[in-house]
Amino acid sequence: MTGSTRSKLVAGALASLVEHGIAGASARTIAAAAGVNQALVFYHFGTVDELLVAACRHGAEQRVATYRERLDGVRTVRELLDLGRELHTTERAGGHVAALAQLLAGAQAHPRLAPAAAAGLALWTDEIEKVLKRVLGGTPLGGLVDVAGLAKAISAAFVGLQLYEGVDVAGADAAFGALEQLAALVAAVDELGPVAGRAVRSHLRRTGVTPPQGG
Amino acid sequence: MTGSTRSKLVAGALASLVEHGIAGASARTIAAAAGVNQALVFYHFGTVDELLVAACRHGAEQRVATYRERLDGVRTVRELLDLGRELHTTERAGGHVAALAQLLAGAQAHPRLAPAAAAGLALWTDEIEKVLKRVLGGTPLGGLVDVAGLAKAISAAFVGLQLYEGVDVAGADAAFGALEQLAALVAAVDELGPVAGRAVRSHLRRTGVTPPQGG
DNA sequence: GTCTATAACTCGATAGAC
DNA sequence: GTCTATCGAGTTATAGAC
Repeated sequence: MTGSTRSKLVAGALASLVEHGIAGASARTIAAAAGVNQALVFYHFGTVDELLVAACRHGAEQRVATYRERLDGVRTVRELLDLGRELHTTERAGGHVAALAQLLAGAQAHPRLAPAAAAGLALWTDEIEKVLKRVLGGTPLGGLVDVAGLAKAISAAFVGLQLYEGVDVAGADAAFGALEQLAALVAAVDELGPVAGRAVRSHLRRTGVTPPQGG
Repeated sequence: MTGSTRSKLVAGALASLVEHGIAGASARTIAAAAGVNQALVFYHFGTVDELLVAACRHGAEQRVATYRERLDGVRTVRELLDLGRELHTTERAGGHVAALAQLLAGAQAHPRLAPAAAAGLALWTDEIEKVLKRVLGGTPLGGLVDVAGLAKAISAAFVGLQLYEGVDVAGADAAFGALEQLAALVAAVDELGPVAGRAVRSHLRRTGVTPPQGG
């Protein structure tokens, strides 16, 4: 554990969230993970919650920064799927999505954590939205689905899959595989061209689904 | 609060999970929510964890039973989407998905809760899988996507969206709306007929996605 | 089965020495 | 800025009266 005491505590908070969950992430377990004295939590951050908030923000910023270059390079849906699978595997090992999921769970009953959890999610959704806009922008799909909403749904699904994985690894893998098949399917339709796009759009009108522009 | 002490405690446990989260669901808060003495938690269930496990199982069984008749009546993707939206709204108010999400979060670091959380999720995924098999069985989509995996992904997404909603209601609504658009889109492609199905399948081969039968 | 009382422990947070 | 020591509250769980 290197760096200032503040950064040790932030790293320890993330580690403690992953290892003990939101219910077990106390000043003592965090300080133990950071290798510092327990009282320093309160000297540097005032309360445990404030430390968790700082850890959430720092963790999300660091992870998004790590992937920003890769995300900026994505040009096709297939590249996006590949990066998504890699991101899922890497972050699972690193425990960053797990920490965010724990903070999100804690925020449900603890309003002080909510803004930080929302901000941590927003960092991811904003980045995903940028990529989706670029990848889907010129295709029929971009006009048929609310891309900002889709980015939020993808983030939510990542969190849900992470929690699923904690109780059923094989099940979560199957779920992820099915989502990849589905995404590839949508991508395939997307690339069939304007004729298929018109047919789909016409069918959507008949079945009563409102495209994003229509309200 | 009616019924036996056991059932009061089970109901109190679910209420406490929703109100205080997994971190605040103690024997005392649960007993207070149930309106019974704290020591009865240990007399009837031995430990708090065992009570949470029983509550998770009972809650999931009760909710799935409530919806089974409705789910059995679903014949089209559109009906499924409508029921999904209604289910989401009703369960949000009832807090049942919220309780499952909290138990799932707790299970990440507490292996004793994991089997119960997995079983609670499995009750939902099994039911969703049955419906998906019936609705998608005769369509091209059924052959292109692993339906069992898709059912698990839908359950995971529900959990993720529930947690998202706790910190950003508008964002979660946008995410849910985008998923509905996407599902309607997939349904529309599904109903375009065998020509579109063949075109999509051929495109999927070229881009290297393996359909469920192929492995 | 239900209650009170309590043991043994952990929690957040603070005071004060250094 | 970091440490020890500690307070008061909350925690699981049990003993024993009823």
